[in-house]
Amino acid sequence: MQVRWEKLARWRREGQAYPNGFRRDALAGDMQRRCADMDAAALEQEPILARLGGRLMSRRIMGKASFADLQDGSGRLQIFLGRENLGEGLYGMFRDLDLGDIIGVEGALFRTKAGELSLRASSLHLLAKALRPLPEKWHGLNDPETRFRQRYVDLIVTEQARRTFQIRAGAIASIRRGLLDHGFLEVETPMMQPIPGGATARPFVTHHHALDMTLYLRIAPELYLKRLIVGGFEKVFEINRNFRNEGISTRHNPEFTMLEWYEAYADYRQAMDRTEALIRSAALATLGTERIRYQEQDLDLGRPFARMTVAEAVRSHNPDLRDANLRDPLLLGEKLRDLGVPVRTGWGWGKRLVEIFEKTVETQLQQPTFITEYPTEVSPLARCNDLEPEVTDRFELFIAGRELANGFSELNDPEDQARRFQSQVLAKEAGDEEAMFFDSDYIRALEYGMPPTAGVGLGIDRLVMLLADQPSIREVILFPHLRPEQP
RNA sequence: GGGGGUGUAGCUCAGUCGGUAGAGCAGCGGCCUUUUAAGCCGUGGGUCGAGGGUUCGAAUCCCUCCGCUCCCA
Repeated sequence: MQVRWEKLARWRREGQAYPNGFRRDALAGDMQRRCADMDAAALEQEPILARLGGRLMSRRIMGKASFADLQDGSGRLQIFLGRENLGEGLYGMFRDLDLGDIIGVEGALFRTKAGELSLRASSLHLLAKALRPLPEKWHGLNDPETRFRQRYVDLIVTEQARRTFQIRAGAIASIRRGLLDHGFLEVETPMMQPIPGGATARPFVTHHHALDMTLYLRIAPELYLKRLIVGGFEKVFEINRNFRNEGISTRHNPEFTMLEWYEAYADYRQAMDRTEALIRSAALATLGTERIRYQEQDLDLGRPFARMTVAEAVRSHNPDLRDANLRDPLLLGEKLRDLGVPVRTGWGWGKRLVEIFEKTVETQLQQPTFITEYPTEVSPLARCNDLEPEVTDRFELFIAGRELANGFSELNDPEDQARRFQSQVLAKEAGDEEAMFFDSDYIRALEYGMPPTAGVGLGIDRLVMLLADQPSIREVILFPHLRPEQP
């Protein structure tokens, strides 16, 4: 590194060390594509000139001539540098470059004896010095901490990382297009909320000085989006960050990206159909196929997703409960004890059943599966089933053993909603830090009348994990949360 | 919070039974005009995560702490 600083100092003495005059007129990846079918003779007959800018990634120096690999945002191209073409001065300058330097080259394309498309450099410019060495050219960067902390280095050397974030952008674009095409309006609602609502989770707390008030980073946009439904925007969606002050794991980051959409005059069944369609087209748009491979497992997003109720799922994965009464709190409590899950006071049959589901079924759901009929007890914002008010018209979608989406027919009865908030407040007073607050303005909004509506929340990061075949959420977030670096 | 793994050169990693700290890549010097993980010769580079202990002697054994990581709660 010392040597690189000395080289930079020399560049500064000799003139412009960070020139800004070089303009490129081609990209490496474009050239590869354009010349894919041209052999050596074709390139000689019809010379293609190109000016490329990019990073010097590797070099093979053979005395009076050298090969180098240039990487830009589109891909890589091999460069041939001969003393004959460049002259003594520029060739000497090339030999003085370091891996990682940002350079500009111009020349004509040709094919080498080995058939590789290459650019015969006729001139060369150093555009920016790399003062720090790149990681090892073959093994790349392996230490996960460094990869996340210095994502810029990871992106330089890890092809898979670049690909992952391209898939991410493609999936989001596909979903946005899909919703816009169906007449949805994209909106932005508050990230800082006086009452954090829309989910059961522990919020981050902050303080607004001028107003001298406590504000919470949102855990979900749900209640604001439904206020917009009341307002007459009948199809809305938002793709943005949620914040939850909870543990960090391969599936959880304190801030994560959530898609939520709401559609008036629809119910949870149509919401399931739309969920399925959006995921399918995101896979097609990014991977070109509906049959994907996730962590050694084949998943088929093309077939209609399976649908079963919570109770059905629990029965089929727990033979001992096949004929049991799944609304008997005592029986469910015994099962939980067998599973080693401590039963907290206040848990009714619904909460107990969902705990059993999470413990025994969730990770088993590899192929896409909608689970429906969530107990009302654990669904404080969902509409009760008309025939069976103990359960709600709600679903969650599981793929590869992970929850990907959650949706329901919205509860639009203000009296019922007020009662549900009330029982959440009781749970909070009993010590449940994740329980909801009572949001009286939201009740007021419902009192103006909200049409029957279906809504869905879909975890974007988890969808990207699936599409990009990544085992950890930190692989799909550019700058995942880390402890501050030690001095 | 509990358990496992791990921390050695810029990067990727070896390091045996406790006995002078190693390789490859990257760097530096030299040779080399069709290489593509180029090759060959030479060469510099270390707070072995930190602190303590055992020992004639510790990267290695013991203790404490810290970081990272995976699994579980």
